Amino acid sequence: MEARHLRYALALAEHGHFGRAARALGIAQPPLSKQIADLERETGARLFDRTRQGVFPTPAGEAFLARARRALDEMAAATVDAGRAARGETGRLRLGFVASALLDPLPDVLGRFGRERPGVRLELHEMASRRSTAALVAGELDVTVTLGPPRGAGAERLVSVPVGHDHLIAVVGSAHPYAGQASIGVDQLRRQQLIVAAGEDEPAVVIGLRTLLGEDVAALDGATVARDVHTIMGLAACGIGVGLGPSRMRSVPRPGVRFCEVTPRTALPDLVLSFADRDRSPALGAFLDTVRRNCPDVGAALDLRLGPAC
Amino acid sequence: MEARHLRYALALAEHGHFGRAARALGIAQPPLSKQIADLERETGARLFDRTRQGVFPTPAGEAFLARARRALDEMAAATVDAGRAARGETGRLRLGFVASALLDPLPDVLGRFGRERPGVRLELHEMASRRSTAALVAGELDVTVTLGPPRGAGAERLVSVPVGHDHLIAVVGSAHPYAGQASIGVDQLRRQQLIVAAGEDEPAVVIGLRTLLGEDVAALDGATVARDVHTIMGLAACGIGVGLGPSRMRSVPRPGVRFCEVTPRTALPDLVLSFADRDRSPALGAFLDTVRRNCPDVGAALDLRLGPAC
DNA sequence: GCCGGCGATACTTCGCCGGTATGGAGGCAG
DNA sequence: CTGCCTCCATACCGGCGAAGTATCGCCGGC
Repeated sequence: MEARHLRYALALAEHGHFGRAARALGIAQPPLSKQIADLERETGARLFDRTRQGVFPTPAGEAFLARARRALDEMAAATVDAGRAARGETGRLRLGFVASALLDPLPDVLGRFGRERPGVRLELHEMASRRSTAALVAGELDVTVTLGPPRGAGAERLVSVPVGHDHLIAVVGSAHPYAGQASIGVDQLRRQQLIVAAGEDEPAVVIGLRTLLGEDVAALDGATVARDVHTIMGLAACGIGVGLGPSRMRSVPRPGVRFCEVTPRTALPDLVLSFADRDRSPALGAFLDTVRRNCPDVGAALDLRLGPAC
Repeated sequence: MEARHLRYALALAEHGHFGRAARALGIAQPPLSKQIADLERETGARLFDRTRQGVFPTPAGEAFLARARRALDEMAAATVDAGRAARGETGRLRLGFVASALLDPLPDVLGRFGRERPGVRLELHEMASRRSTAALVAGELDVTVTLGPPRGAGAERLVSVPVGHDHLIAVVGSAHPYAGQASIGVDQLRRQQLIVAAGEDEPAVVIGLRTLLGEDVAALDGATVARDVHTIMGLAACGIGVGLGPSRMRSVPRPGVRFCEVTPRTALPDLVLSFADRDRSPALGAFLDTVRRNCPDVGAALDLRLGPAC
C-alpha cells in the first residue's frame, strides 16, 4: 500500500463523488476508480458504498479512513519535525560541566538558550572535567565545560575554546577581620584556617594555592575541605576561616560574605567549552550560536576555530 | 512523499549501510541512494550522516524516523482494522428495543453476542416501538425490537421477522388467593384490582385486555398503571392486585410472585426484529448471525427473507 | 423513451522506479 | 606513497504501473 491510496480514499470520502474527488486530486476519474478498487482488493474489504445518492464509506471504510488520516498526519509531521530538528529548534543538548561553571557563565547562557530554543531538551550533567571529556569523546555528551583544556584519549579531536579567565580569590565572613580589605596577602593567608574545595577537580585550586604558598604548605594541609564552592562560601559566612576559590564566585553575591583579592594574583585554569566538531548537532550549533552572541570573546575564538560561516 | 520513502529510510537506519539496506529491501543500492536523496531534498534536511563507520541518522533523521515508524504502523493497522470491521469483529451496533424485550430474547442474545463479538460496541436504546422504527428508518439505529411489525413512513423498506409469540398472563403475589392456580378466568380478573403497564407501547397489553374483557371495562378503568413490567411484578409481589403482562415475564423468575395463565388465552403483539437491509453493516450481519444460531425459528424466517446465503 | 450523470472498463501514454555500469572519495596495506 | 578496496553518488536505460482518453453499462428523471 502506498500513501497515494490513503490520499485518494480520504479525498473520495470527503467529496462523496468519484469525479469531484478526482478533480480535487488533479487526476482523472478512471485512475481514481482503479486505485480505490486496488485498495479494496488489497485490504480485502469493500471500503465504499457506491449509491445513487453518493459514495459513502462502509464501516470498514470508516475504520480504514481513521487510520489513514493518522498515517498521513504522521507523514506530514515527519517533514515538519525533521525541519525543526535540522534548524535546532528541537532536539536535545547533553551538557557536561564542572560545578563551578554554574557560578558564572552557565546561568546566563543556559537561561538565554532555554528562552531562545524552548523546544530543545537540555540534559545537564554536573561532573568532573575528566569524566565529562571522556563522555564527550564517547559521544555521550554534546558539549562540555571543563577546568582547563580537555585531556585524555580522543581529546585532540575536540574543538575547545576558553570561556573567560580566572584567578584565585578569598571569601570571608562579614565579621571577619579581613572583611574590609580589598586584598589579602599570602602571609596573611598562612595564619588563617583555610577552606578549599575537594573533589576530582580540586587540583585546579590546590595547584594554584601551592604555587602561591610555595613550600610552606602547612596551612594547606590543615585546611577544611568542602565539596563545592557553595559550601566554601557557607562556611566562610560562619566565620570558620578564609575560603579560597575561583574569582567567578563574585558572580553569586551572598549575604554575610565578602570577597577579597589574593596578592599576588594567581591564575587558575580557564573554564573551557569543548565539543566534537565531527558530529555537530543542530541543537549544538544553536547553542554555540547563543554562546557566540552572548560572549564576544568566545565568539571570536569560535570563529577562529570553525570559520565565521559556521 | 510516498510510503516507500519511509520504508527505505527505516531500512537504512536499521542496517546503517546503503548496500545492506538495499539488499534487505530487495532492490539495488543506487535506487536506494536516489530515494534517500530525494527524501532529503523534499524534507529540506539531511537525514543521514554518511561516515566511514556507517550511516547514522542525524537529529533531523531521528525525528523523521520516529514519525515514519508511526505512519507505517498506522498504515498497517488500517488494513487490519478494515478487515476486522468488514468481518463484523469491530464496529458498533445501535439497537432500539422496547423495555419488555429485556425479559426474554435480549438478555440471552445480547449476552451471546457480547461474548462472540467483544470488539463490537453495543449502543442500547430502550424506546417505544414507534420511535425506534422512525430512528431505524432515519439511519440512527441499525436494528430494532418492537412490539408488532414496524409502522410509519419508510417502514416498508425494513426487513422484519417475528421473535417468538406472546400472550397475556397474570402475575400475583405468593400469598394471593390465586397464587396456587395454574390459570385465572376472565370473570375472576373482573373482581380484582388490575395492574397494567402504561407508556407509549401500553396499547399492546391494553388492547389484548379489552379484547378479553369485552365491553366490561370497569375493572380496567380502575386499574393501577405501572411504567414497566418489573414494576408490575413488584406491585404484584406486594399483594396489591393482579398484574397483567406478556408471557415473557416468566423468563424472569422473581421470589414472591406466581404466574398464572389467563383463560381464554389471549394473543399479544409479537416482538419483531427489524433492520434496514439496504445498508447492512457487518456488525449487524454478525448480530443477525447470532440471532439465527440462537433462535432456529427466527433463523428460518431470516433465511426466508434474505436467502440462506446471507 | 430519450437523455444525462456516474462509475467501471479497455486501451494507450508516459513518468518514475529500479537495474546496470561507472565515477569519485577515502581508508588501508604493501 | 601508490594501488586497491569499500562505499556511496551519478548516469543512463528498460519496464512497470499510474494516469489519460474513449467508451460502456446502469439508473433516474424529465
